[in-house]
Amino acid sequence: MLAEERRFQIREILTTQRTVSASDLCDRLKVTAATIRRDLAALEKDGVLVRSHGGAVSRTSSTSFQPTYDALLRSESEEKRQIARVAEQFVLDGDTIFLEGSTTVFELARRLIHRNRLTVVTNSPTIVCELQRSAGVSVMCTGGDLQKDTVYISGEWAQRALSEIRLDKAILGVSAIDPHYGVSTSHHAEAQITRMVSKAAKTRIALADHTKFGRQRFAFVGPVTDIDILVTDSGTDPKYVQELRDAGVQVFVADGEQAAKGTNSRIIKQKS
Amino acid sequence: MLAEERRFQIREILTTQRTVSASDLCDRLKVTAATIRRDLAALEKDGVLVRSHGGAVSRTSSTSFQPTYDALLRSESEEKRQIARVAEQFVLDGDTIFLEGSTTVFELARRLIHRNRLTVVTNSPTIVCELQRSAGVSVMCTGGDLQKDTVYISGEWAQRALSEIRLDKAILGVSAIDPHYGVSTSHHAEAQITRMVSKAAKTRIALADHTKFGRQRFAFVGPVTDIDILVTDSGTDPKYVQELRDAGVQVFVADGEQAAKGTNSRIIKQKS
DNA sequence: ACCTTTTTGTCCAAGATTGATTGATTCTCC
DNA sequence: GGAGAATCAATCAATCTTGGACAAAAAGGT
Repeated sequence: MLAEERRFQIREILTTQRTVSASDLCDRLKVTAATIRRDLAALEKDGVLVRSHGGAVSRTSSTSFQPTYDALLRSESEEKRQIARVAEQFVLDGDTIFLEGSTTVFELARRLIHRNRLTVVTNSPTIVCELQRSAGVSVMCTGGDLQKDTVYISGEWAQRALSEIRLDKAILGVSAIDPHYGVSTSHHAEAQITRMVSKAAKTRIALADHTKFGRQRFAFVGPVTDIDILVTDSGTDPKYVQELRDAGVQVFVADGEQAAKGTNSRIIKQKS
Repeated sequence: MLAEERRFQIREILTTQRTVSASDLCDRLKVTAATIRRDLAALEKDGVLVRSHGGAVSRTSSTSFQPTYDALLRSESEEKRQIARVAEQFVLDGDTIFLEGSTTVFELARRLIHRNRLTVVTNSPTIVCELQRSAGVSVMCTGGDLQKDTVYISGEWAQRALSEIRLDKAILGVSAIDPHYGVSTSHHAEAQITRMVSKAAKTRIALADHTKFGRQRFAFVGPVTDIDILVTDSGTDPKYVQELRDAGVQVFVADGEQAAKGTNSRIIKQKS
């Protein structure tokens, strides 16, 4: 193996792990500790990592994403991955879609890396960074002001950009949904963006895990009937699911098996 | 076999493999190591690959999942950090600045995280993600199309955004600078963005490590006299430094000590 | 057929990488 | 705070790689 390749693999490991032990690297890369130490020294010099006794620690993001640790943690949940798995099946090659900044949607974004002929418009810098690694997905970013607490770009530039485009599908991360009150969010600016995206898209697909149901937030986005398809996880109260279906929303509940199988026959059947 | 055909095959191999060892190529193409070395040298000159001890690494991100090796290769070196350290001292609290997408500028961005009352406009999603963690820096992102090989957003949305703003300082990452030819870059879209940013800023600060000097790239950006301040590292040929100073550019050479001390007295003295 | 240019193969000294060894340093557990 | 284990930096030898020089071979032009 080339020395370059070996060092590259160390970097790859560090994008998923944050820390590695030297002995672990010896095993995985089949070289002696001396070589590993030299590699780590070189990578430290390049600013990729910081060495510590017995191994090394990744030096923040630079290469891959790495949102705030907070956001990273919240995105780790199994439910969100299952939702993303189901939602992925609605995205077809050749589509032009909008991905709204939200942790659940981010999970979906990373699943789209291997797609071809996909055009993604997003207002999330994290999603942009993630999809930068993809060769088959072309990415556009709405401009605007960065909201610090969420990972969200809004503002006048974003609005103007959105007023000029039409989308096949809008994938929206919902932060509060109540069958009667509708969809709401904490920030007025976010609500505005969501409304514009909804208007520009032929199909609106909302992703919401079970914690988002029955809640109401500061800024009203729109009634639930604005949503065409909603994907949630199996932790959601069936009462909410039924109420939404009664309102005409197609609801998909992602459980482990369904997502694992990944066949979309069932979904297509439900859709018709 | 024609040399052309052999080199084509090397490229083909690299679209599926990311790395090849020289000895492997000898076997597969039935030529001696000397020939392979010459081929690799030629392909490196063409920018197809990057040589490394014992073989070569692909530079194009043709396989769909290529963790942008290009970006990794040009990763942060000690020189870039030193340049960033010096450049940081030109950014004052309260400024409104533009940070252009480039690895050197990225190093500067991460140093600005702890600033207060700073407004940053950028076209780099990586910089947005990095500064998202900062409480005291407000961030705006120009929209537009994501350039995959560089980490750069350009296009119509970006241009329109830039036409509407005025900046105290523009921090530009320079990819090629020649005292006579001026500043140039590989992508036409990048050059356009850089020109617009330069126009919108009161002061233009360029960051360029020693590898960028004496080079000319595809798209012309502007003459060196468009630059007010240039920061480089101590590896730069003094001839270039002198020529730029003669042209009226304030040049600062970042060496280890100066950057380590971090006192800006010396710089302020030079400025006056 | 002859000369020129380019490409390829061979040889060799200089340089780079790796694994092993040594003694010093640091961590962990008691 | 101390004993034992692990890890570290520094060094050396073995091996592989590199780049330059030069000659042989191939290709191209007259």
